[in-house]
Amino acid sequence: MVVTRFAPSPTGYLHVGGLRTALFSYLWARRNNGKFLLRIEDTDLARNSQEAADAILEAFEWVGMENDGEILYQSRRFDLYKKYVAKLLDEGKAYYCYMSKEELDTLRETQMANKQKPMYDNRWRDSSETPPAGVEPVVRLKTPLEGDVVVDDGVKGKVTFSWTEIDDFIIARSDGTPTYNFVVAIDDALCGINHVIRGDDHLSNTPKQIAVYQALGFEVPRFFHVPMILNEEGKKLSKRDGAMDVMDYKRKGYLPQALLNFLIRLGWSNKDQEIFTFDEMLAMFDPNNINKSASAYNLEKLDWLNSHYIKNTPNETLANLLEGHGVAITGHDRREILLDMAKERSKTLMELASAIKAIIDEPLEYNEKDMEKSVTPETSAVLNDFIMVLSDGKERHLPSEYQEMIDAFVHDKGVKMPMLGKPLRLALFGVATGPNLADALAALGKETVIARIEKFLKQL
RNA sequence: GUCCCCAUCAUCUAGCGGCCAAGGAUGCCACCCUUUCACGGUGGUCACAGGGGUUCAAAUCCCCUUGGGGACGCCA
Repeated sequence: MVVTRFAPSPTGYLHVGGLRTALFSYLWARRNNGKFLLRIEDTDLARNSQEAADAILEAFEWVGMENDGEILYQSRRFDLYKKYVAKLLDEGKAYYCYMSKEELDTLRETQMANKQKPMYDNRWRDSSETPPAGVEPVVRLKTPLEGDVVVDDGVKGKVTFSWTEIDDFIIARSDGTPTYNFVVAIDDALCGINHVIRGDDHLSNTPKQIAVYQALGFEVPRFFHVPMILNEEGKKLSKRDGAMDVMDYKRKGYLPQALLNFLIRLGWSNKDQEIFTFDEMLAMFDPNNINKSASAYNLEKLDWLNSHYIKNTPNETLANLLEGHGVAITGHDRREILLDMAKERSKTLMELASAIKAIIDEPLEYNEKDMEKSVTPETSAVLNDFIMVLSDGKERHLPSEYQEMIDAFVHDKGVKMPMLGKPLRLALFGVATGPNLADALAALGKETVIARIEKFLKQL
């Protein structure tokens, strides 16, 4: 059985890059009828917060990815980790180190100055020296002193490191709390996680974790190190690039499916396919064909995907979503007409909301440039005639009925369509561009249309 | 600095030794559709980082250079 996990540390919101690795892990587990676990890596008590953990969970809920089983909080498992530290100490596979932070800093500086890789020098590894008084020691793991480790990675292939590059790293801080590289291996092993899909910034930590697996006699899982996502300039993603928080995309009016579709195509592909339904992702995703190289994201493609999904979302669903963007639409028929015309031209729910508002809300002013270009000496007469026809007593509700009326009007009065269309749009929307007139007329209804035209006429 | 990873259009990518004078998508440009703006349709623009090998044949394999990125924490 395939068991994967996503293990964020609760120091902030859920990052889009994090969402992608979570998606990969989720898909792979589900595709294999396995399990997808969630674990909160909060061993560093000083930096974590429950709010951050909740924010991450909220993002998962929004995109609709459900984890299996209980969510594991590492901060609640300290007793367990301590037992393993004690065990390793007992077996002579780990040891106390009394070196101070200051001493360590000095050591690193010297090494850097000598063009060496900064590493702990093993001075307490087999020391018989008497420990200095008053120093709370850290616990370090004895890593192999020679030979190679190879990480057989599902995306990078076989990556070889020399053990001489891996120092005896700290597994327990002087306050007794365990560190990341230690607990990550323990929890992955204990939870039966056998496929670890994570960012490739963890690749060089992997030997350390393998050392833990080996020291504790655990089976090493299969690793998949996914390349980073870069910003639009191809540089490392940072807060300055904006919209790193998954929930920002919700706020900006993106649909979760669009975001997921966008993310899955970053670093992974299935031939030339661009659009993936969730079921297709489930059926096709395989971490073994994740790309090796980093990818820069471009929002224009996200916009394209989002507009695609908006067009294919039922109006009822859209109407509900729109309430979160300050637009309430009443009436079934009216909703259908409004949304049918507006969804074709909107890239985000925010745009959809403003497109609808632009129709529903009475214009407060008329665009000057459009007035100059579109208002002619005949305008007033044409619009008055139009009001007359609108008031002819015939019942009209459907866009098609209004279309017939417009066609007949243009024909009977012998005017060119733009002669009517441009000023009519100005009267209705305040600008000379906008949706199809028949649709707008049907959505607004006779009374509103006449009122807006009359108001417009007064200003001519 | 040391170690590790990566390298096809502006961007996401297809390609896994011959089918590639490199395909798709986004963007951009043009045209068509059209009562405007969009949508849609059609076409165009744009790439194998450089240099050496290997081979009858290389975008595909190997090496070097260059350029990116990551790790080197009592953060994760």
